[in-house]
Amino acid sequence: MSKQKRDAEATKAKIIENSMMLFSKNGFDATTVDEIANVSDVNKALIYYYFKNKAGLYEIVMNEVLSAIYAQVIEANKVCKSPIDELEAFIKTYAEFANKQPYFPALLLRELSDNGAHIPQMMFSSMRKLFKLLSEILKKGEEEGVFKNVIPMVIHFMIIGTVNLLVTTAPLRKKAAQITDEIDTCSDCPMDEIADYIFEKIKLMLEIQ
Amino acid sequence: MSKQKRDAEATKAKIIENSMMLFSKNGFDATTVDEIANVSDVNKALIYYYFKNKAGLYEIVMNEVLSAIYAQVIEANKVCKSPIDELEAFIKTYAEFANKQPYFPALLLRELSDNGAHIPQMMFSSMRKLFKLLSEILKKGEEEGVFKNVIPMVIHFMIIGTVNLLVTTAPLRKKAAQITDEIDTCSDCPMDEIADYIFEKIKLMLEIQ
Amino acid sequence: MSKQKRDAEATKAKIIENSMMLFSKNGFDATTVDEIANVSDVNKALIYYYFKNKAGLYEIVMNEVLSAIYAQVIEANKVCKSPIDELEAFIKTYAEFANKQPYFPALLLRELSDNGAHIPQMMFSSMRKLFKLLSEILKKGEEEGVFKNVIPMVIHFMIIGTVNLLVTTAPLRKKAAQITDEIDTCSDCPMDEIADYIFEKIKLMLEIQ
Amino acid sequence: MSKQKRDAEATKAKIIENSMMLFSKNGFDATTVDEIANVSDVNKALIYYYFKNKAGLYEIVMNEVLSAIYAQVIEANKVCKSPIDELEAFIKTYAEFANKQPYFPALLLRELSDNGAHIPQMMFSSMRKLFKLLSEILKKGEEEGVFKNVIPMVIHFMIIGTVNLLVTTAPLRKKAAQITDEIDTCSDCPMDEIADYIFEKIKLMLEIQ
DNA sequence: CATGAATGAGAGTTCATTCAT
DNA sequence: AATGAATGAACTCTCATTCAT
Repeated sequence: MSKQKRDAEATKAKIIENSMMLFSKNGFDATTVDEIANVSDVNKALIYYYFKNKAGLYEIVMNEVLSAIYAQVIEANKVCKSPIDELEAFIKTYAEFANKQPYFPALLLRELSDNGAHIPQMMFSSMRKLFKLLSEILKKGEEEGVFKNVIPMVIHFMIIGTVNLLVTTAPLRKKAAQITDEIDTCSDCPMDEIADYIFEKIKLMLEIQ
Repeated sequence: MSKQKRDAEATKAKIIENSMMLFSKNGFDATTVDEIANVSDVNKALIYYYFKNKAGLYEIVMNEVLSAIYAQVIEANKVCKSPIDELEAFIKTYAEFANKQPYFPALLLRELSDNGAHIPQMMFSSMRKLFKLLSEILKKGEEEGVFKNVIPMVIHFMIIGTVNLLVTTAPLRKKAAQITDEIDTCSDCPMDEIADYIFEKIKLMLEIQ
Repeated sequence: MSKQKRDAEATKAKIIENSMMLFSKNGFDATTVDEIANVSDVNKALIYYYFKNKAGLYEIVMNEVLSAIYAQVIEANKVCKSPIDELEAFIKTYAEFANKQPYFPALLLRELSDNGAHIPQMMFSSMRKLFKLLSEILKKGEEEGVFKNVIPMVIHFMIIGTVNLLVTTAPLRKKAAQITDEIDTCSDCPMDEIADYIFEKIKLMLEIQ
Repeated sequence: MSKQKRDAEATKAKIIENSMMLFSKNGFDATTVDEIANVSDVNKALIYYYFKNKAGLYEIVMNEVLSAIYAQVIEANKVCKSPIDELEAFIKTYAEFANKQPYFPALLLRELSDNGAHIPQMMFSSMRKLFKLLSEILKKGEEEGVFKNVIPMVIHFMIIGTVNLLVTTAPLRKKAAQITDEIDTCSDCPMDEIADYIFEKIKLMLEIQ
């Protein structure tokens, strides 16, 4: 009945959450299990008690986060009535998620840069599901004559890449803005406006009249 | 004497080149000085003799590569006559470079995900120069009334992000294509055609009639 | 209540049996309490509930096994009529036991190699009782003029050492035989024939006409 | 020119020697690399610089010791004129070696008990060479009609087993003698006399008139 | 009687870095 | 200019053991 201690699920969740934060901030290699243990206020061995090893923990973390974003995007997709609606929902939901879980974009970029060194099979499931959804939206739009000249893979990376870079570089850009205002690094734009802008641009790109 | 200097320079260059390859392939943390020494066929201590330390070597490598791309883009820019020309040259030169030095995009993405953990001041010089160039192209275009509704930072990340992701994920996408052809991951598109496509799309996006 | 006691005894016995197997197969250090718990299908903490600790469990295991062999040898000894008979029974019973509990010889050799690191007092009781029995057989034989020139300790080690080595090396010798038949490693001799042979040889050695 | 420091060969030899001592005294598992490093007065990492890992070091140690004994036995064998001479040399040289390198018998017994867990291929070379030599001696003797009814493997283990057990249990037996003199554990017999005794007994066993 | 949760201490291994020549 | 020898600090992971229920 004691609440905080000896609650396996809570402890596990705490470890996962802190891992997510640290992995995202520092990457897989630069995150130590000691660090995770300290931040999570548990003994290091407990991490190995619950998770196979560091890589296993990482995999679970990635799974968690990729599933979450997919679920959110799918949810938003349900209420849409047209491919254009769906595209808008896709972009804005993704951007919102990335912005709220600001470590996620870094994690994803890093993992993609690595050819999925740490979680090979992951890139072949959760991530692909997201791409598949966009592909279908675009295909449907093309069939309905509302989108033209679509290469889904490129459009997908255009959305994902832009959003992720904007999120991960946010602190960097803020710092740059303090030093000089020579160039506008968009350091104050709120994410929802940017998402709006991206959506408008992608629409133009898809030759919607 | 001049002989030795020549050799020293050659040795140094060899070390830098191999470092670039390894850092790009495996990231900063996962690359060991031992590895660099072995591949470069020099003694490990020599690396410390020539370079301050691992981070210093990394910085030089990044400098080298970022300077190279900037030089190449600037070079291509010189012969352009209009902002549209310049935009085309920017995109295609960048894409070509990224494609020829396929490790570079991974390096860059990783570094950006890191907030430039390993090379703070770098992100405030070479990289910004590239962005500044694009900004000016876009501003000029806007002034001439040929581009509309431009947020340079977003457009920049759209180009950079898309190209980089396409290059870094190339092996991943190839592997995926072998497993299933359910979705087209664009695994066979040559980079120059993709660059063309991106350029066309960006043009549409900038509302060029 | 008696039900539970039964179960408890059964569980304890199961733990001991599996420990014996594992300690013998892998030695004290290479056997983990987790392993014992898994194989025995009990919770690890239960082992600490029943036994003081790993060393305590080991001691009990050794006690059990050494008592068993001593009991068996003594039993066989009872029906003998002459020192020669007794010697034969000693050798054959020991060999039979070692062969049926093939992990025991490894355990014993290891423990002897260790100066009884894990069970000091054990080597000073059970094991010595066995030696004492042989000593008495040999002394009686000498007194009756049927054995000559006996140093019991050496004879004891000759029997024990030979049998134990033959048993523990059995798998090794089998493997060797598969690779080459250059030398005969006796890989197919049944233990009872070997025991016979050893007995005959020891007889000759003791100058029995 | 500086003698003690930075002399790779000396350092390596020191590590090997200390390892041999510790592995023999405590076995593979119970010996830590830290311990070896401390005793050898070197940094732990240096051990990994010279040897692949703990197992690799162990293998080299075993190789060293097995080669040494084989060399010594072969040397002694050269000057022998008859199978009986050869047998005597074999037993006495082996006993002498075991006695002078008192850790070796423990090492060997342990390794044999382990089925060569740590050095599989070793048991198939150095150790077999020794056995092969004895086999040939015995076969020759049998052909010349001087030995009768020989099973080399058993005779080999009789010699090896007895000598090894006598050496490894020496401290144990000494301690036992201090407590009680009820039974003679041969705690004061010098090894050369024991070797003599064993040789005499083995001769009888081989039915030499 | 029995268990899942949790820990502390330590083991093997790696690696950036420096020393001595 | 160049190298093999050597180190210290850290990291991943394991394991005997105990706690709380």
